[in-house]
Amino acid sequence: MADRPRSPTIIDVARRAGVSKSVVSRVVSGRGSVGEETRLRVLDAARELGYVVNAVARAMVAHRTYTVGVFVRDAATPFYGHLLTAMQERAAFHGYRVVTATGSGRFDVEDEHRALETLAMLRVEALIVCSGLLPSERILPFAARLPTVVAGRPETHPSITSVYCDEEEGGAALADHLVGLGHRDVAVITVPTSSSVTMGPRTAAMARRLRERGVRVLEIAGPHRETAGAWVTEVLRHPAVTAVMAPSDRHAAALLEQLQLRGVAVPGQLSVTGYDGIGDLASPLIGLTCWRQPIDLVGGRAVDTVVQLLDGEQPPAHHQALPGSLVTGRTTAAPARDS
Amino acid sequence: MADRPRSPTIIDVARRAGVSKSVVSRVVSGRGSVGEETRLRVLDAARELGYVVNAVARAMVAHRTYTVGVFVRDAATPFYGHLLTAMQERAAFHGYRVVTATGSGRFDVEDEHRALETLAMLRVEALIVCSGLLPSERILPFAARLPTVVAGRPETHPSITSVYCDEEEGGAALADHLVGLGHRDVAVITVPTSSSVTMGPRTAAMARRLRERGVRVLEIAGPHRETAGAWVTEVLRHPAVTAVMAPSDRHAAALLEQLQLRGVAVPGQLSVTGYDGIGDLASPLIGLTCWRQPIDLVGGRAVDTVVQLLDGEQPPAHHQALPGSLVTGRTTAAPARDS
DNA sequence: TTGTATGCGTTATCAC
DNA sequence: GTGATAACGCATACAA
Repeated sequence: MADRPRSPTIIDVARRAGVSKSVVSRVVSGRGSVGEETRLRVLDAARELGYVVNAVARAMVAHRTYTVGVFVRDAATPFYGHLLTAMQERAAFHGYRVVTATGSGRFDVEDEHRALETLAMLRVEALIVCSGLLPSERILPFAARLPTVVAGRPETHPSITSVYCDEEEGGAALADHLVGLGHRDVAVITVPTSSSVTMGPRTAAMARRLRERGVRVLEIAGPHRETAGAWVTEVLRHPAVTAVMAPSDRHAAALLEQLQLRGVAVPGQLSVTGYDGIGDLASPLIGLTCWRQPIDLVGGRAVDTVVQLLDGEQPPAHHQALPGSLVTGRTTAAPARDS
Repeated sequence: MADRPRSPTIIDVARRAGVSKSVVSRVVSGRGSVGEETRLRVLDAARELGYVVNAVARAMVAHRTYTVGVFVRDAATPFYGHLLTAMQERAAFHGYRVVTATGSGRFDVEDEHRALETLAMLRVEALIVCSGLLPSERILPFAARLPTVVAGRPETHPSITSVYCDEEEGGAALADHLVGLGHRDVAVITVPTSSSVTMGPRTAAMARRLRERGVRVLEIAGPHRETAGAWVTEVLRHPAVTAVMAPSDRHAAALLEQLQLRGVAVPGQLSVTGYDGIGDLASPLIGLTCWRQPIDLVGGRAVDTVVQLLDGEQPPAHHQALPGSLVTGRTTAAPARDS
């Protein structure tokens, strides 16, 4: 790094104001008492020098950083982007800063683990983990040393605290919706829990509920949205299928795109459901039928919980499952009679 | 805060390994030489104690934090969310961390200013500002003390460095596209530059170019997407209008939604253009005609530039305008003959 | 190769 | 109300 002038310290300010550094410290931190006259002189000196408190040095002695570390998988995903915003806002309310870390774009477990270590190095006071990828075992060692909350994914490990939206409930509700419309043959795009602890359980719940209600289920493995073309091919090979359930809104969008390409009418020939209800895909323009997660609530509650943990209080529950809601759009309808 | 056990320090590790703290310091920082045997003993002790380097204390003496402060207006917006991801990734490449700050959801200038001060307190080594709201004058005092780059918005103040996508070019290109299709009466949803330094100039450029090419322009003030209903009412009052240009993809989506509600065919009766080409709205599913900003490039280049500044190098240019591209979708077509 | 001593900017605890 | 001084955890120059 190029040499650059060091920022002024309280000592510089003290010299300029003709007082001791203790006085400056009291003035800028607002603790202790100082004469009104000297206070103004110090403030003037500070302003003239462009003094800004050094949070690093302050943290050094205070043993506090007033910082919560948030790990999000990818801020570019609407789900995590919204979560991040909700948390940042709520943390500010509690007087905490948020520092965010992400894996460096590779999305593997090692990478994400490193990101958590970075947060620990920065001496964040608590951790909020938002990633459907990282398994509980990798979170445990951090949770042992730092108040930790897992947000936005079902996490039932007994020694981890979590806030999420019940995936079983959502998957089942969407399945019920289709059954109620009269669908008897439904395809589900499934994701293994090993690649996503959110989409895995929710698609499993969809399939399970459908079967419970006597519906024939065609399971199609679809971890990646890029393979939507193949899903459609598979679905069309089974003419009895009248509806397709996607693991997320973005998966549903990819699906709709492919169906549009092949001239399959939605919901005329095929009904489609999504999951999340967040961001631009949730707009009435598309009218996607989906399960909406209360993301602002999840983010806010996660921060509240982590703050309670910091204050030594017991959170209301170890695992808080927040209620979502069904959004009925225009991509689902009763199946056509001839199918 | 509840009392909690303090994390182990190099001194704890040193005691356990039976060496001095300097040795531990050398081992964990990788600088200086230590005997292989002692090195392993130290590493063992560190692992047993769960030691993690304290970046705060390290920054204290090193006068470096290896941290770049990024201010983004709102991570929930796809544009900023993508920008954030691109920057984080590129910063990691250069060996820097990113700490993000946002206003606490209020979106006023004072709030954003406070967020920048927070970053300064944290002693970030450089600043990247991404907000269409904050005026140059509020950035200047920070830029004077810290290497600063403004990203994602046109910023031509001589003492600020910036990376952005040329708004004039994009607005003009979209206008040309419509003119080329034969439109002679076009509505432009305009935004004042005072409320957005990106959407302001770009909509102005649209209107200007249209007029230059002899098109009649209907300007409709539309800062907020929520008022899309009123835009449509206004447009429909002018039957000659055959196309509407929106200040962003999200504005265009709101517009399309309203048009759909009123049964206006797109592009049959009315052509619509957007701006950004980022995120879910850019998908072929919607097929929005828009100008695409090279957001990954902007984010990456912003970080590169800030790192060059940190290294004392001169950046390639004070203001780097990156080229965007026209995305031709299905929301624009030649105007119907009867209009 | 290893240990000792010093200082980074701040707050807290004392004296004054 | 004000000032001197001791930490905080680490890196580093220097001595051993």
